[in-house]
Amino acid sequence: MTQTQPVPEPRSLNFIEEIMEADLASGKHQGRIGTRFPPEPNGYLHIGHAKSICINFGLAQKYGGSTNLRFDDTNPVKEDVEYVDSIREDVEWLGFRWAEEHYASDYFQQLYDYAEYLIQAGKAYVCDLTDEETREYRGNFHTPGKESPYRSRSVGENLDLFRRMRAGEFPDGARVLRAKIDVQSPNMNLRDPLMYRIRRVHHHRTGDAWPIYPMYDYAHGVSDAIERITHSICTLEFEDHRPLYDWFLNQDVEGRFFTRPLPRQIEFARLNLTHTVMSKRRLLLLVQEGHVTGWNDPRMPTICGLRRRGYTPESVRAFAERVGVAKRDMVADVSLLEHCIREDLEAQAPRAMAVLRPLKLVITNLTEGETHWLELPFHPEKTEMGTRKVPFTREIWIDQDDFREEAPKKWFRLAPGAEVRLRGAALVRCEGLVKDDSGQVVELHCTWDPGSLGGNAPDGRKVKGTIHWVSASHAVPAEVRLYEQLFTQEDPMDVPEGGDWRDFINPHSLEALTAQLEPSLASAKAGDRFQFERTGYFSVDPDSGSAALVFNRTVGLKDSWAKIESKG
RNA sequence: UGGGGAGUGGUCUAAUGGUAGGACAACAGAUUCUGAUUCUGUCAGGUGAGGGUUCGAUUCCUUCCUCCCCAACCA
Repeated sequence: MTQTQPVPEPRSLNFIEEIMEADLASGKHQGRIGTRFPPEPNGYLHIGHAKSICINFGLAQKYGGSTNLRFDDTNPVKEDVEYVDSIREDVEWLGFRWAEEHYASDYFQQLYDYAEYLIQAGKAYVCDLTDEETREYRGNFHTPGKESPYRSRSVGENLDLFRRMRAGEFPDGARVLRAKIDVQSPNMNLRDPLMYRIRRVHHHRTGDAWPIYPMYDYAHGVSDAIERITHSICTLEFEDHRPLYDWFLNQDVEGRFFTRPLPRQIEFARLNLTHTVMSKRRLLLLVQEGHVTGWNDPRMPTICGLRRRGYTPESVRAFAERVGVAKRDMVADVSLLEHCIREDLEAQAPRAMAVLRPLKLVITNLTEGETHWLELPFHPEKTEMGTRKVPFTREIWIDQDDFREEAPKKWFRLAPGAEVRLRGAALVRCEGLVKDDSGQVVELHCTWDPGSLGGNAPDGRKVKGTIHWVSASHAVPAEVRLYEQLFTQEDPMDVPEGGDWRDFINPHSLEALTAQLEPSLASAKAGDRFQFERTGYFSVDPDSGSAALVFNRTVGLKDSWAKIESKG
């Protein structure tokens, strides 16, 4: 027999890989690839950043290069150390290690020196216009800008003024340093952009050493060049900043500041996800207005939220890989993310039984006090994962969802007169039920077939349904949090006139239940992941104490019965 | 109305002048001690529209249309 070898079709290259491979082939950077992930420490990372992280680190890894983590901390009024720790943690959790950790603030002196150089070259000037005046002079899409009256200051005066700005002689906002490019440019970014502003605020790294702070467009490219980044990957909205990125670096005509070849900025489409919002501002509003419990609420698309929800780093990386890299605006379907975590957990997660909405079931012909200890596998296919002991007794809990007093058609589960298998245990038939005063079914009376202990009938008869259960006397109560999409609408930003995106917040995005768990789960630790058979994947919330276990539902199992039923 | 980008099934993404392919979703069936998983099959786009070049166009040219980004001393 000849084995047909599955030919692994190599994935075609995305446009960034094509650029990198071309550069590698031409020897542009002596065959070196250097990228960086440049978060501003002013918020928590979300899954959109995860995509960027995977691209930057993943590509460098693929081509034997390295990636730096660089905090873009040029605006101390918005930034805080609180965020740098969480950012580090999130990148590491995703499974990436940076070659070097830097801060744009590490380069403040070099940035300053280069700025003086630009002034001396007549490429930058100190401008005294107020911010409103500056805006006015800049013009708009329809009208070209006007030159600032300060544009023609002498080099000597500019240098003197800039040094005094640096010395802290002027109040906040009194003057700025501007690049002298072209106030009439159709590209607004080139209309003499600001390089420095005066801000006498404490910086989380440099303290009070600097009363002036560089702007992003100036600092970013220079930082890249200093670190000898080869490919500076960012999102689409920076596309028309690229001429400016190049301009700043190209002014080093004598090559005194930067090693050539200079880094190249490449833009890709940021990730959007259905049923959620992604902007820092809106995420912050969700937190501030109490729609969620915090940045790491399991419903948030933040990395810490996904982590707490029970997502694995592998699944997030797989997702980033599958959504691809391109330049068209895109909105990925959450179902793809869910597919990725199910795929990972299906293979990894040990199985256990947990009854989410308990309904008492009494096996009338099973002797009270009689306990059958069953040994059930942690994984149906992976025997190497071992087994756990599960007690089977007269009184058990089953899920309310698994009983119907009046069985609809195609109902495989329990109903009066129906026989089902208790997973891993035995066959039981429903012989009677007990209702409370309101008519609610509160207890089921069943008989079991003792010959079916272990799960199969001695006469080989088949039952269509298998349900999960937990011995009542051994059950461990726990809080279980069921999550749904945070927004009911695919695109929460698609609001009708007079509406608000918050109108689409799903009122049922969190449902907390007291569940009954099989005893093997009692020793579960924060972060442990399980498949609760027939219901979904769950992980232990860090809120869990030894006294009270808390589980988060990461994602439900696919539910084809729900589909059948919803179709009638 | 200036400038910069982008248009391929419901959603992502390939095909770089030669049969429009894959993933997710959806649908149908088989297997199953999880209505899960797995497996099989189906579905659906003639590539935003028109024109042109070509034996042949998603790919080249052209006109048009639609969508996104830019007028912070934010990044």
